[in-house]
Amino acid sequence: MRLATWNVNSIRTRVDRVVDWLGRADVDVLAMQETKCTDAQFPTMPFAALGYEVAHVGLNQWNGVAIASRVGLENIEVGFEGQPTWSGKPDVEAAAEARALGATCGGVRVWSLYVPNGRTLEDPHYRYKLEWLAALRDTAAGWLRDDPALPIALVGDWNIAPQDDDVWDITAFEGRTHVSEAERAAFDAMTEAQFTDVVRPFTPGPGVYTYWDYTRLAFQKRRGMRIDFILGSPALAERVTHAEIVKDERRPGKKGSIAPSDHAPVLVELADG
DNA sequence: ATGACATCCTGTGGATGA
Repeated sequence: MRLATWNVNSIRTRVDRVVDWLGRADVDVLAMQETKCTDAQFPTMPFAALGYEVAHVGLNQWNGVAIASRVGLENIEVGFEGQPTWSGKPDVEAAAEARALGATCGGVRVWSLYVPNGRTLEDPHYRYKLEWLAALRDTAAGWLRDDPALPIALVGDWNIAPQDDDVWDITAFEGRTHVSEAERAAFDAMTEAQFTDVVRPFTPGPGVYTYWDYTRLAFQKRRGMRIDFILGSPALAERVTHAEIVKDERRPGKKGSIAPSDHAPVLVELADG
């Protein structure tokens, strides 16, 4: 099975590009983040035409996560147990955002995750990010307690660069989110809970990234960040035969073609379970 | 660089991203 994750930065803008890649890359399951649309707005038809079922949760123009699968899509779960809530405004009641979606595809429990950005170290959103990661760790650890042999893939945009080599220049990130000790500890806690990065062994750094800022010619200058990850439970990790970051999909296209997302897809191949 | 770029909205500038 070929399983991928991709922060698409608006599915309505990029759907043709995404489904084109699905076909070319022979992907069985694709987790998407930042679809930036409601469920009603999600363009399911192009996926269906290629034989993919789609599950999506999107409440408004922000966030939004989806899973497209051509190997089954069962037990769809919107949000994880204990997922922290958020409200951007004092007069709006806090609610769970569209940042987590689970489904079982071809026997693998897949979670499409869009971890909160954090904004700045002083922002309430940063506290929310850390709480979100802690809750995810606790809940995911529970899944493995219930069934240690379950193949689980926690995939998506983690908005954390776990190592200094995961950003183009660590000195440019001093005092900023994505590289703080607390965020890295939260990411490492996933590993301690037995969910390991199954892509890094196939794509060692330095200079290996999954995201490049749209501004300042970041891609051309090789100024990126490794922030999109596929974490696997032990039963998932032992089946990984190949992994890659599909940097080609971040490359600026020809004139007239659909512009790339600022993230590249991350892909793993799994042996039959 | 309160910047640049890109995406969204019952838009025409603000929120969000990292």
